[in-house]
Amino acid sequence: MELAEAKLKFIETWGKLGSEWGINRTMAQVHALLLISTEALTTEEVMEMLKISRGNANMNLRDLIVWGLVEKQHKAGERKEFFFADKDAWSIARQVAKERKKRELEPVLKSLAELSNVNGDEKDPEFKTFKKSVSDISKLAKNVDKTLETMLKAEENWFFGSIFKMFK
Amino acid sequence: MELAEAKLKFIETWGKLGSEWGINRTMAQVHALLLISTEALTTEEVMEMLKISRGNANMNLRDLIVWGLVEKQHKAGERKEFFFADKDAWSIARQVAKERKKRELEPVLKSLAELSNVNGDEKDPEFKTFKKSVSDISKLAKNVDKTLETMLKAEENWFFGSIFKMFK
DNA sequence: ATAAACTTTCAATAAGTTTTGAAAGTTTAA
DNA sequence: TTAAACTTTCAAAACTTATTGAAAGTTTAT
Repeated sequence: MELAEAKLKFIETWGKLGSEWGINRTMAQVHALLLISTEALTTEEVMEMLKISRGNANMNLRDLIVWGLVEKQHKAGERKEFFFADKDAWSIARQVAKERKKRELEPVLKSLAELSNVNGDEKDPEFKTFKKSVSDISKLAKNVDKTLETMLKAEENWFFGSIFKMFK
Repeated sequence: MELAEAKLKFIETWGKLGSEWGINRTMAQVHALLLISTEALTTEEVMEMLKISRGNANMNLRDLIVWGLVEKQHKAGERKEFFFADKDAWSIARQVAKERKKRELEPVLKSLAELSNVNGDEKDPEFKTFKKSVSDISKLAKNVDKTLETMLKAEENWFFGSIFKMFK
């Protein structure tokens, strides 16, 4: 496969993965484009390469900055803004984990905590089933949260190592 | 909070989490409803409790069965089908991981493998950046895959344990 | 102060996804 | 075999989310 074709396919693959995981397809594609660009790109270049409108390009670039995956760059003597993606896979994984933990996991933990304060008759099987489900899911969610917390703190990428062997 | 209110809130929370992670909101709500039901429910009961149509209830119940999260049950002397959810949090997590690994991670690994066979000039910086991005992401994805593989094989729930402490 | 270069916003529209409900299909009991 | 009980299908409609593009806003150079 030639480079130009491979680039298109990479952008497509990354976009598809994003949309399957609840991330805007175009945002993932813009990210992919920047990931494989040696140079920082302008809004204009992103628009042209992905065939998207100015508004769309601008909005997704801003979102990528909020997610901590892309940075603005200024070039000497240039009026335009340039956008550049962090290329380190481990750092990308951490940023995404951090953002989704904050946006999604934490609110769920909060709800589950409230739900475990439910009042009811301990002898009622409906009540017992409810409490058990909520408590089991809470435990799992808390452990996911703690693991992510540890992952976020780790400077080193244990995932590139062989920690998974420990699970036998 | 009273049981009835808590149940509604649980269904809502689970549905929201599902939709944020690319899972049909209603499917997640049907799952939540069955998770907190002591008894297996009929299509009719699901329709009524979630205020959804027959077609919608039927389709989401079937999908939950495909995902391995819900089973059909037959009751002696009853003509209707009853649906019952596996209540074990660890088993739910494993089923979801298994299904998404198969549907999403594996196709991405396949694409990445193809992309690493790209032809080009080793001296071209564009080519080098591309190869490095693809190769780094491949490594990460393979490790995620291996870790999931191990998780799926594990009968025991290492997540309920304290494995996360190992990451320091 | 002006105007050109550039970025951001947002209402309208398009695209994508989910839901409905009635009709078709299937199973069971008599 | 019939018909009632139940399940499945699927085209149309409703709903949700993403995209466009022109107008408004901002910055910079002169």
